[in-house]
Amino acid sequence: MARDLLGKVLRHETRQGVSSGRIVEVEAYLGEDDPASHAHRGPTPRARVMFGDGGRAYVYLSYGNHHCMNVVTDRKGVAGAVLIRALEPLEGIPLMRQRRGREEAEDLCSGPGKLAQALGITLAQNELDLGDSPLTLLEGAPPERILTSSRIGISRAKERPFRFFEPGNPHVSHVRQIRADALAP
DNA sequence: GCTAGGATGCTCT
DNA sequence: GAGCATCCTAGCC
Repeated sequence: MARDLLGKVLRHETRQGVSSGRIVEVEAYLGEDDPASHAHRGPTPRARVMFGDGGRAYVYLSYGNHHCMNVVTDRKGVAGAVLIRALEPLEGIPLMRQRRGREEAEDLCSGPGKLAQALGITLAQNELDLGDSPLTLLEGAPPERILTSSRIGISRAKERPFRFFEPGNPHVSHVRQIRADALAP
């Protein structure tokens, strides 16, 4: 499902306006058997949404400063979510610049905390139904190629190849690490 | 160009 | 009370 999300469009309607972007980088987080997943300790209050219906948003606060947004997967009785790590900005770029306090297009949505800020996603959007709410997922142009790497910024289960991205897209985060992964055997 | 380190607050033990 | 699924800046080369 993480691969299938690449190319789709995440769109948020707020009072300030509409902003959207095409998904170019994701990471998969499994359930109780994935020590890097917030779901691995079971359905705690925070992780509860990952044990419910698929197609909803799981938003959490990271390092006290940044929000990160996931799409909950729909595997019967099994927790899981896909972290949206980077977008290619489409609609509402001036609004994104305003929210981010940055001008460069590559600095608007090239990381999970950045894109949440650019689209105005906060804990208020946690558990929203992505098919029927101001925060939606739409069809988009799928990537021609997909590369895989290990996940970024985690301390456990580092070796699992659960990160997927569109190679060459300038909005993908951690470009330096991508090169290193691409060279690895 | 790259690296190190601080900000910051929720979550779970 | 420890541990983060991060971002930004300053400082150095």
